[in-house]
Amino acid sequence: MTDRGDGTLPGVDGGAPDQIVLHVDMDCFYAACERLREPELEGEPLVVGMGYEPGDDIGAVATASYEAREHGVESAQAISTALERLPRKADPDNGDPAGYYRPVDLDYYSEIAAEVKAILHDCADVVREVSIDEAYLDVTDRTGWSVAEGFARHVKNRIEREVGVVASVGVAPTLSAAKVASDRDKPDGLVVVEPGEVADFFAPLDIEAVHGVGPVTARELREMGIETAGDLAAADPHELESRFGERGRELYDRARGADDRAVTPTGDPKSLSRESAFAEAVEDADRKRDQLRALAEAVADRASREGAQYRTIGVKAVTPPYDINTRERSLPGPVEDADLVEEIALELFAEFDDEPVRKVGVRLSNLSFAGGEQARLTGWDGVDRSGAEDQQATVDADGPAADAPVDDAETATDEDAEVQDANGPNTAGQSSLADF
DNA sequence: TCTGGGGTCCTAGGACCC
DNA sequence: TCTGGGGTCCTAGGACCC
Repeated sequence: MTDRGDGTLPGVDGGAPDQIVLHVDMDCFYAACERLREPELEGEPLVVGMGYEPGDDIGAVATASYEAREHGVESAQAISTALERLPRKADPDNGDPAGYYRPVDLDYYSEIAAEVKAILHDCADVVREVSIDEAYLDVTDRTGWSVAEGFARHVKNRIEREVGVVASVGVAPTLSAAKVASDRDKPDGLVVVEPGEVADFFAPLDIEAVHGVGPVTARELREMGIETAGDLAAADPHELESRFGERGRELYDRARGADDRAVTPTGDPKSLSRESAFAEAVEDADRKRDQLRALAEAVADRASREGAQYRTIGVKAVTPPYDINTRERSLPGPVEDADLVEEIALELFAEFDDEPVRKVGVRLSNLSFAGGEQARLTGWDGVDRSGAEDQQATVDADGPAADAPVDDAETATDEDAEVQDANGPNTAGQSSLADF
């Protein structure tokens, strides 16, 4: 069975017929937000840390401003390392190389992001929000190649003028090229790659600049003598395929400019999770279980705020040195039951009760949403619908029965969508955009 | 890069079904 | 009664992304 997607189009540039894609990527977004409310931080080295509290030295760098990067501070670095390279300004003792440190405040950043996203939805027919600071826009019907740069500049300017943060924008006929283009001239970049130029645009780039090539794949590719995207485009696709599976084929296609994906609107999330790390590995069972309970409650709460039911509950235990273990269990049908989440999470975690653990997590997946899940394939009106639909009670609707006499020694209990839920569900308007 | 928190998608083996 | 082929679901892990 040859499904059309595979070998048939040889290295032809371009994606869907004459698509014009914008990729909008906010520069140092967390730092930019901090500067919005603390304008004195403008121009100063600024580090935003997660898992970080003011004054301490644990956690990791979420975002470093360009001024901070000059001192060797990098994303994902331990805060302790960052502090060695760039001491805190707050200490009067610290002289020249010194910077400001702030903890991540996602609620605030989400408010700013919502303002940006509103502009994006205003500028495009289809918007796919990829993360809090990044989105793809299909602007095919809003502009043309001869004026695409001006259109992109208009989007950029609106964001800067109306919100006060700076974005880098890439314009291209494919998603993969637009993504890379937005990255080429950061910060404050604007790069246009026209149809027919995609392969040439990719060719000189280091292999790791290609979206989807991480450290592991890059090392393997280099061992094969593939250093640049151009090398990748010239490689033997069958060898790539046998080495990397389907992904190998995909990377090969991307490097040649072949990417026929369309911009599809942001859909419902596939999973929700909460996790947290200990300062050092913990052996005490009670401490771990307490943490797990808190995470179970938090993630169940989030699910109910979002109107999500879940059929699979999972836990994560990171054991030294850094082994990631996951366990999960699926239920006969979707539920919304915080107590059950906690109960199952504790059961699944039991095998780690006596082991040292650095990090624990709880995850809900196999989600279903009250609004029905057809949305993405039906006509799309371009309006953000994320929070608006108030949840109506009945959820099952199209549930495929599933009531067959499941033995259910343990689970089951209440597998219907009972909507009692003590806490007011409220759905305060803002929660709608808080999650991308 | 000894490691934070939140996600996505793919792979592979086993169970189970026809 | 040890033997086909195909499909789906479940679980665990891995790579990658921001």
